[in-house]
Amino acid sequence: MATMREVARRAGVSPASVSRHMSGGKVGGAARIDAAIKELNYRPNQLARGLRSGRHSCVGVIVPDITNPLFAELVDGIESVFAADNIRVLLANSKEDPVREAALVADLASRTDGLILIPPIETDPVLDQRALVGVPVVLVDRVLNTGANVDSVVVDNRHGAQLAAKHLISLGHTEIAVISGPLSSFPGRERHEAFLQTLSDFGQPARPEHVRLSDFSAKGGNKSMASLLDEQIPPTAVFCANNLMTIGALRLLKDRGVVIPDEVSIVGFDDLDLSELLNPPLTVINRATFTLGSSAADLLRARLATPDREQHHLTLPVELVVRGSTTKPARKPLKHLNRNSE
Amino acid sequence: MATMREVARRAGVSPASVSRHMSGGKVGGAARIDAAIKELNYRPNQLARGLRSGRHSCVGVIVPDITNPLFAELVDGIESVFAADNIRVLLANSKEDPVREAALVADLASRTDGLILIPPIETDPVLDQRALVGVPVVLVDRVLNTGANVDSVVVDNRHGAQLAAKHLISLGHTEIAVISGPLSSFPGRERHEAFLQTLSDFGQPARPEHVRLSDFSAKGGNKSMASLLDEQIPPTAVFCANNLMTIGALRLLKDRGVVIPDEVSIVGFDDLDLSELLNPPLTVINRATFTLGSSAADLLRARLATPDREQHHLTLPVELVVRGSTTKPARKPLKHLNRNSE
DNA sequence: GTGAAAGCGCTAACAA
DNA sequence: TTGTTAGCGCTTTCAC
Repeated sequence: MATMREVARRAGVSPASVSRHMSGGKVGGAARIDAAIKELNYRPNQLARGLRSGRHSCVGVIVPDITNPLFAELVDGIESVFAADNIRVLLANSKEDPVREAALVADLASRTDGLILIPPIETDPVLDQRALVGVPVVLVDRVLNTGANVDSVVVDNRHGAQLAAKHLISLGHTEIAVISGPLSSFPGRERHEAFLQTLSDFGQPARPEHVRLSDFSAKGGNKSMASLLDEQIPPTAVFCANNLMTIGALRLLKDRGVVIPDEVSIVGFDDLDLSELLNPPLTVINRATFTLGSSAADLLRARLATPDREQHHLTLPVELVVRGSTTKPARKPLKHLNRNSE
Repeated sequence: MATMREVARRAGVSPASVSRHMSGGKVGGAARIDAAIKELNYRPNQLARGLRSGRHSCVGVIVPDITNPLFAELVDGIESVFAADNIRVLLANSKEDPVREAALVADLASRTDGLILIPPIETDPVLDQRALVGVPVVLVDRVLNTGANVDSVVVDNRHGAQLAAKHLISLGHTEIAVISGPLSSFPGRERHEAFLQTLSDFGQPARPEHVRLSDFSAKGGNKSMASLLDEQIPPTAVFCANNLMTIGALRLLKDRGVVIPDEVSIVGFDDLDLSELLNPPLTVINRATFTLGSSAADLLRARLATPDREQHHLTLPVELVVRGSTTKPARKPLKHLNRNSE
């Protein structure tokens, strides 16, 4: 790789002039410098440039699972914002492991100008440590009031759960179940509490045996749905608190030959990729995932520009998208669904 | 941020000792150094470290579309391999734009130790330029024999197309259509040619009006399928040469109320995320996408270790996964599908 | 406007 | 083993 010195010598100017020219300054031998750059195929060493200027021109993004389409879209939103500034995205995968995440945070903190974190499901203590001193952080799907340089973006989980509950109640369901995520996670807790609260508010508190605490995974959704169907009184409607659990639940229903929505109505939280191709298409609580990402990026960008600005916590709206997976309940609770007790 | 000097002073040793200690060397005051590191919350400046050692500890990955689950899984494979070496992944999105890709390549080339490129659909001249002199590159889904430091991984596109064709023929279809990707792309060309060739080899060359050249997009697949149905003799089976076009085609069939597989059999190339939840589940040519990514990463890793090793070009296998979207053709070509001519 | 010179934080020779 | 020294390639004062 050619260095700036070589370019300077070839163009008959000083390295300083080349540097000035490259950062948009006015210099004399501009044409000759450009020529030299081209001839030598010169590209500035970002390491040196960064070391000198104190900027990495790079932000870190840690997701729990790259292959979750939700996170992919989030990353898309983030990347799009920073691409405009010529700031790159360092993407890392915590694989839902808090320990791994902690290591990644530590590593990325010294390679980037700031971090956008989508925390894994289990609570991790990283952020409370001094690991992040001085590194701007934006949290997605989680809020944290400690640390002056930690902003956050979440969606209105409570409202989403409320919409789901109201929708099912308004259809006339009385046997409504919920497959919740872990209460240790912010979205898990919020959706769980708000859903149950809403049912109570409408005078239809959920039966304890219709409440499942799961883990936001497809497998978890699958098992939870199985055990719900095996209840004495199976639910006529189920709210699945995230996309993966919804997928798991749908798989189980398909395996058991349960007809949606005739036998069981389903509302998911977060849209599925091919949602509208499913049979029936899925009723979901939807959020603007790309916007969630771009908002996080905007927050980080703003803090990069103004490190000592006050904390910002954004809450983005959600909406109910009614499609084919919800309908009125059948006359009575469908006892026959309980295959095991036949 | 604390620097190594400060750590050294606090631990009562020289910076060199701290450096040695941090890279696993044996030193005396290890305990005191560790203590100082902790107290000062020291983290080495990767910029300085990289500048000095000449390594970025970072590879660049450019994908055409992050939100395509295929690429997400690919990135997962890549990230997993490099994570083991503590090498990070800089992810950029070319958004299918060759010009944008060229700019990204130039930028990433000066920020990373090597690049993994998934070229956009349209052919781009970037790689033939001197832009990449000295930067190791691994191409996915495309081969290029120029440039000694350019390796590649592809899947056996021809064999995949062949499997699809044979499958449909063996079911008894005689009116077989294909929605191909652009012939300017390697996978587009390979799949297209092999599919048509196989039909011919079995004495059933495709009708010209049953061949569509599209663009690997959902919209393209949608339009192509629409025009196929509008043909005088609509096909009884269609091969969609990639995942997005398959999605588009499925949408159209659903919109028009065409029953799969009774009225039209569908084979896709590359599995869809919720493929098995679709009704019917989709018959596809599948490849090990994660492995595709990890193989690309392995190639890059190997070249990073041995820059002057010879070029390697891998071809990974594909398989036919028969699910519910293909069956025997109805007695005759289904004229009634042609809604427009009714 | 231009060049000389210092130095960002680290690592790798070299000496001790 | 340890410390001293030089310098990776760039930007940015500072004089001119």
